[in-house]
Amino acid sequence: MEIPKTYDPKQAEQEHYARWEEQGCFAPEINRDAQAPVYSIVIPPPNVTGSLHMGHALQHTLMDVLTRHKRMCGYRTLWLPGMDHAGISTQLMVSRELKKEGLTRHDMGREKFIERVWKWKHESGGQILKQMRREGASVDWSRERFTMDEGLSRAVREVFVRLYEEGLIYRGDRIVNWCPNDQTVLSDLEVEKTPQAGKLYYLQYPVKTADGTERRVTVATTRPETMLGDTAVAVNPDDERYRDLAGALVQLPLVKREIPIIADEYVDAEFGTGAVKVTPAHDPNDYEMGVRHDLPQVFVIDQHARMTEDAGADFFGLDRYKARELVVQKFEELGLLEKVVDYEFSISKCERCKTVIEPLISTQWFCRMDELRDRALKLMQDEKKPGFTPEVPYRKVYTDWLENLRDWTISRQLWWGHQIPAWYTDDGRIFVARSEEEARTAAGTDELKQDGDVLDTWFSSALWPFSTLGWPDETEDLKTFYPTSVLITARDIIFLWVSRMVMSGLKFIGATPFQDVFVTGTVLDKHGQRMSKTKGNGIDPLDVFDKYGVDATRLVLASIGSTDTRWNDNQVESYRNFANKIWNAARFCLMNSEGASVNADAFQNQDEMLPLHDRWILSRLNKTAREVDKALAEYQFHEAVQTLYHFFWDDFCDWYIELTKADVTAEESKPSRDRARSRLLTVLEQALRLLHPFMPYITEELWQKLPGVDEKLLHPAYSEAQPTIMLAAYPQSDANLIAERAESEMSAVIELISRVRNIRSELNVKPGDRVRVLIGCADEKLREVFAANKEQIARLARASEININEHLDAPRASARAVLAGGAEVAVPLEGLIDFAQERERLQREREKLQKEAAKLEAQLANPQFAERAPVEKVNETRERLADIAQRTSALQQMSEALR
RNA sequence: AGGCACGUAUGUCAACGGUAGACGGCUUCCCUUACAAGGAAGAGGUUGGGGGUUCGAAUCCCUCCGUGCCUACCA
Repeated sequence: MEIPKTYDPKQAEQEHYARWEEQGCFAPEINRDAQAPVYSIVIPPPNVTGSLHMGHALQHTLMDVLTRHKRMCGYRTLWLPGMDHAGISTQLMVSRELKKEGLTRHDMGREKFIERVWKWKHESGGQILKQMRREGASVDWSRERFTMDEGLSRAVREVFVRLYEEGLIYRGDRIVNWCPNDQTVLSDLEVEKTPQAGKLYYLQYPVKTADGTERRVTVATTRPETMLGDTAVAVNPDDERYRDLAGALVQLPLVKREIPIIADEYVDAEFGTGAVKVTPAHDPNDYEMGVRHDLPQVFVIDQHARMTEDAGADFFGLDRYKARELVVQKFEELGLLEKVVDYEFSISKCERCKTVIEPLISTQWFCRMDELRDRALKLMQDEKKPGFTPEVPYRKVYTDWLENLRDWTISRQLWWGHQIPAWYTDDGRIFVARSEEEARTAAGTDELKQDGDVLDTWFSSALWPFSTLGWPDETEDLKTFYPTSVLITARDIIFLWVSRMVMSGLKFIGATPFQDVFVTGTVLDKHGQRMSKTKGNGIDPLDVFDKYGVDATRLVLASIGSTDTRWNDNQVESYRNFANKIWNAARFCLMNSEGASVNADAFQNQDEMLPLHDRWILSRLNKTAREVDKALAEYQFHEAVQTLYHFFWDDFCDWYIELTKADVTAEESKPSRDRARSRLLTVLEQALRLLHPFMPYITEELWQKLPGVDEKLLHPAYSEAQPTIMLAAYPQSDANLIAERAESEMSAVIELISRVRNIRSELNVKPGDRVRVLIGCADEKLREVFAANKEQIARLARASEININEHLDAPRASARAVLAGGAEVAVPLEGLIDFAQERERLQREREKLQKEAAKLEAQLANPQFAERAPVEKVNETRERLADIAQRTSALQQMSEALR
């Protein structure tokens, strides 16, 4: 079999995915075990407008690792893909296209515009789904969903109607965040605050005093133009300076209106002048104050952020910023502008288009959150669900936010989205219904007009874990896969999405939508900056795939897990090298596979005991399986990757292959050779399975090449499927094969070889030169171990002969070393030894040991250590000290032998 | 303004109260017949500073310095 020397990821990434998909490997139906446990994940639906970025790649990798792992463990596994209709983004995207054609959506009309959006979606939406295939994501495409699908839309209407009927959804006038550019309301979560250098204007309002004396009250504001809509001036009730003014009136300049001075706790006496202008129609806090004091609302700014007629003839039609200049100018002319100071404050902008938000009062639909919130909080309190990883800080972040939750503005003045299922009669009655027909019946008339607004995109996202499974119908899928096992997501949507899914899941299904929530870290650029389109510092996962391969990239992403990490190509390179190592290890096994095959019995049917290296690798393999299982159960992806990396590279490649090489590469076909070959192949095959969830492509590519792989290796749940590693049984740790004794014996052999190599390297012995190795060892068992592995030790240490005795008996001109446990080793090197130098080398080693011994002695000398530390710890310390003492004295003797 | 994290080898990160490690980089030697994307050996850390709790602290507490993030907003 001819296999190239270097692994070419592109070639392996070409065919397997399509084959897996065709054979239905991703769908839960592939599992024929009716009793199989269930594992399910719904993808956080990416925006239909989006394309793949590192954050997605990170999430998808983690979801795929978990899904593939559970699938190989025999679970009925579903990872459900899909997309979000992304109301504002998508509407903006299509509007921009129209603009190029000189059109606006209003020119087209609602129906035509929506048709156009669907057309755009079919033609160029969902790039990200194609890219996901490249990632190797094992999602069930047969269950792909879109939030605007008919089924999901039905769920949205159902939820809306039920919440409305219970009085949790209501329509009302409130102050909201208005985007003058997108012409829609936004929730608090869709608004971003950015710091801004601005000005604070001090305006004077004349007070109408009883005795006619002149007095002014100064208010400070960042938005002078809103003064045209002032309906009060507020002061703190405890503020001595204004005590006598409570209840007085002020004459609002520029506007012929008298407004009261009111007292309200909200006002901070320390800030500015301690007096605040109150504009209930254009500021959220003022709005609240207005409600408390029953103040009139004067609307002076309209939906396009221009001044209204009520702002007065001088201002009518002016842009808000123009109006600001003019107000300031007029105050100055009137001598009422006290001062203007530089002032830095935060300004609210539309998350999408970055336009400055205008708080406006308008009629919107709202959802009361108290009841929904309380259920979610109770679930967390009683059952600690969902379980967050990392628990700190996310559990607290989640509960704190829920505790301070306010009503949710759910309507949006957009066309693209779920139109609100509310119909109006000409005389102003409202009918909320699941369909227009239902509304007509209820209204007793056909003359109905549907509410023109759509729902916040997150309204449908909140239903995702059950709407995708067929709710409100009681489908088989819903029964089987809800609640899902885990949600993997980025931290910025814990509020927008995670909490809302929990609330709606509890309300409508009566169970948490997911058992666990894993919150990923953020992939930063090399300067620690967030990757973003505007900064242009993003790294395209597809470029990384092209350069280093998907599997290597997945290992890096899995290692990132929940930590914020600066992206570094070096890491990918290192895992690319690992992939190449796997490739070449397999290549070696295959080049020496004649007469052998992967065979579950390769290590069995032996009358005599297995050789040490075989018992050792089985032990290592089973420990690795155990540790990987544990790490994945705890979402410690990094841990799992490290464990696999070191098992494969250190244990399997560096030692097992080398230890078996002589047997495996024997020219002549004989049972011992073929047995060794089969064992090697069998261990490799198990290792590939362990690696598969992390590195799906290379493992499949190699697995298919191994002799003896067939349907027998598949997990019983998939016995009827075509052989593929992704349906092979994930190796389960067998406690009987974990052999601590074999591991410690092997450690001694490895240490011996390493010490000899160390001596060779430090004394510049040529790699080709053979040396004699003399061993002195008082421990009979250990002598037997060395003796049994003599040939391998000789080969790996490049020794011409190995002499093992109870006591070390070496020529004076030898380099020496002491092993853990007290065995001594000497390498006679006549002519190469500088005695003084050699003594120094031993001396250095002794100093190192003594330093450590001093620490341990101090510890033991402390009576409280023996008293309070656990017994095992104390014993362990004693043993370590004894070992060091033994080695130190051996080194001492060695030094003396050199005199 | 409050809240929460983080600071470990030159870089990116582990270590979760019990001997501070990995990968990359660096130095020396080797193209040894799976792999130079490799092999062997090595250098490099008073865990940001200071204090405390503990038999024992990178880990827990306090404080200072530095860096991020989140929430709320002060007109």
